[in-house]
Amino acid sequence: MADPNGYHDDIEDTFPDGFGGDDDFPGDRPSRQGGEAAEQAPMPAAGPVAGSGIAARAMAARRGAQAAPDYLEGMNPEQRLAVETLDGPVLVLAGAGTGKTRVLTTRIAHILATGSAYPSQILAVTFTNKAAREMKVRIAGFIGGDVEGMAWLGTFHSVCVKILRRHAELVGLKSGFSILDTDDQLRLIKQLIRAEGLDDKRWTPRAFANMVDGWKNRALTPSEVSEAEGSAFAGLGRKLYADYQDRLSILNACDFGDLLLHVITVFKNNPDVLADYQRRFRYMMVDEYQDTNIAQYLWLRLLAQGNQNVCCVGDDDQSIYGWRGAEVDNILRFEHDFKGAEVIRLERNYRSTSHILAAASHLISHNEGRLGKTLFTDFEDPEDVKVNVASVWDSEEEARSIGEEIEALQSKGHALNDIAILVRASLQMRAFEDRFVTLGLNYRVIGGPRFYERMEIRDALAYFRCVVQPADDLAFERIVNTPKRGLGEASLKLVHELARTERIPLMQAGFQLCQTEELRPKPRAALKGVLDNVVRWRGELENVKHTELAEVILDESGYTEMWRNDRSAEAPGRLDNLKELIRSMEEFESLPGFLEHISLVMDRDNTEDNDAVSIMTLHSAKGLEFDTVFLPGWEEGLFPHQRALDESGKAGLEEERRLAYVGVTRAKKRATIWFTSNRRIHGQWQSSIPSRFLDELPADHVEIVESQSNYGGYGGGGYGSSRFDNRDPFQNSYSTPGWERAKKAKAAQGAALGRNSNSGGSGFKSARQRKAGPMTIEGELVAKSFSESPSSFKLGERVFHLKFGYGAISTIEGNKLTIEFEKAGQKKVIDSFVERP
DNA sequence: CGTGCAAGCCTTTTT
DNA sequence: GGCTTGCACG
Repeated sequence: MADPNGYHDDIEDTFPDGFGGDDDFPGDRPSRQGGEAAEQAPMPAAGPVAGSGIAARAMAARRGAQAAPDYLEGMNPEQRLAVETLDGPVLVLAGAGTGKTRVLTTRIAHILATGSAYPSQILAVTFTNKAAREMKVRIAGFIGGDVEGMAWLGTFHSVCVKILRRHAELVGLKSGFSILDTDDQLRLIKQLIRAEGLDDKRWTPRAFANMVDGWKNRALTPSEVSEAEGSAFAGLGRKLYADYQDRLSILNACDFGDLLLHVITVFKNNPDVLADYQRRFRYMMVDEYQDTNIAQYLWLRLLAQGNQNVCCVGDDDQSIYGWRGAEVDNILRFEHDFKGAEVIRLERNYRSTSHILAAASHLISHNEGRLGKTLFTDFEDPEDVKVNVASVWDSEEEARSIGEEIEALQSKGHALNDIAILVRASLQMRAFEDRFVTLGLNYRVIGGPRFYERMEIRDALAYFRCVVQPADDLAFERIVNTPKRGLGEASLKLVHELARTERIPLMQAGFQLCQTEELRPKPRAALKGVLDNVVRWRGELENVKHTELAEVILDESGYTEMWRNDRSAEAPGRLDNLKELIRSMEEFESLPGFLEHISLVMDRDNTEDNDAVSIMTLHSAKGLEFDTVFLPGWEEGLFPHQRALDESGKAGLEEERRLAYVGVTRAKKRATIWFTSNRRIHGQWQSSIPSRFLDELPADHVEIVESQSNYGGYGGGGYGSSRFDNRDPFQNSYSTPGWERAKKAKAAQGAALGRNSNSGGSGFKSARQRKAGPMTIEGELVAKSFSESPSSFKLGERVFHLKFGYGAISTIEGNKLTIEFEKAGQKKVIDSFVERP
């Protein structure tokens, strides 16, 4: 960025538009003074020069002259190849736990150490902020703490914002454009849909947003959307898309998809701009390449067409974002589009025990269409722990049992930080949270309800946005009547109409309206009051420290007071959150800088470093590792998720399987998979069938265990070890083939432990043998959800319930019975919990 | 114009 | 089950 130091002149020729000093535009974090000196360090003589000459020779000379530098120490040959093959396209197929991040960061260190490029000439993109952060930390470890010079290390989106802020005018925006989050986006779309006279129930904003997202993921502008696709959405798809883009441009705003799309447009229409970036980025790296969508691929290809020094690292087996437009095919296309690409496979796993690795490998081998890697490890666990599979009665017991196991680990001296619970869907998290709260077990939810998505935070931010961005209509709409100022629909409609006919921002329209008699005196005064405030605050932007100004804004607007007067239970928490918001602003230079940050990083840095169990989704677990991993909820319909199966069929199933693979491979030493027989979904109890993925685990590396906890909750606990016999009356709820399979397997394993051995044979083995055909069989099973099968009980029938005793059925809804119990009174129960006396 | 209650839908995953 | 949304009422 600002390159005030010596080498600046050397590269001036290479970057004619003066990349060196023009970085101070609004919104770009201006806070990097003094980070430049380090950039010079590796380059005592001339700066890097385009082409292969001097730098390459210098590099070769240096490499030949001395032994391998420390940072290459301990790398295996493949890793080393991936690090040292700097020139030309490189594709690194890196299996789980094979040191992918290490290769990437070491590669950057290598580029810097060999003087092949300055930090500012390296483009390194990741998908998540977390990954970017981690990379920065690790590079800092190599180059001595200063990564500020790595200006182009970040997520695709943050890199794009940086580029787009410079060239906004080339796509009809102004540099200070705002970035809409999903919430704003949906509200805007809703307005458009209604403006077309469509019913927003039938044609939901979300559906439209998804459709537009899909187009943007494929880098399609409204005019490029095909006739067929564009006529989706009541025939108005393409028109609405065009209207939407038009509105965004009036608002001087982008959505997430635009960040990439606009940059691609800039590159395509302005070869000179593209050429500058092609020269600037001497080396390009992409992490999690299997997750790139078409737009990202095009973006990368445009940039890489220059010097072809592009290195992509990915694992087709960990592609889990297909639903969001990721194209695994990008990996296959790589060799095709980048001729002469070096393909390097990393197959030595440094993370997991051989049992865990074998289980994961066997599972993923059920997928077709893989590039195919064979992971191996030398790591034999001295404790020889197999992957455990445990079954429990319901999700509450699941949480209880896992809680107990964690406490047991804790008492054996394991750190909670080394333990994670990885769920398929976030709705599973609550059970664990509830349980851990009662246990007093420290936990942290990663990717849970986001701080910046809380109502009070979004309101506060909307105030700030109004101050910073006079054209931010969506922010204005949000705060104009919050707290209540007596500005209702009727008054605001006038403002809207004026804004639309004049094509001016709402706030401007508001001012104009205040100067007329259009509004009655009361609302007019209220409106004028807000607007005057906003203008006054805007005037203070330059004079007052941003954190103070923020406080002033929340104070004078009456927003804090609103919550102080609120007697609800959440109010104090919300006030705390507002304080926290102000506090987190301190790290930033200015209000605009802060807003930029949070529009890209919707997550607060989780800096709490206390010991806690991590609870997160499988998706957000990618890239992480833990000693012990709990994988609850392996049931058909939940995992694999029904929706994935419905919407994407076999491809969806394979993606789910990859998700399972990701989950298992997060574990270093211990992995326990859980499934329940009953799960409550949307308040409905449903019987569940063990996931087909359980059958795809290799029997030799898996151990079926029984949960150590009681089956409390229903019968009051204490069934003891003979619980299976007790359940025989409920045979109907278990007699699904899915359960039989698991039960058989359990029996087979349990026999050795002296447990019930009612039926011999190994369910696991036979399941694997019919590998060719099980999909359809199980597919039917899934379809036959238990909630739909009517109860076999009849109205008025006398039944027995373990906990409530005898009673008569008064109503039947599906499998839900209302029973008038003789002693316990009226209760709603699931039919499988009662039996005929 | 604000409040209170019934209705419906759902979040699978993220920048 | 819980949350947001829509509608009816004061």
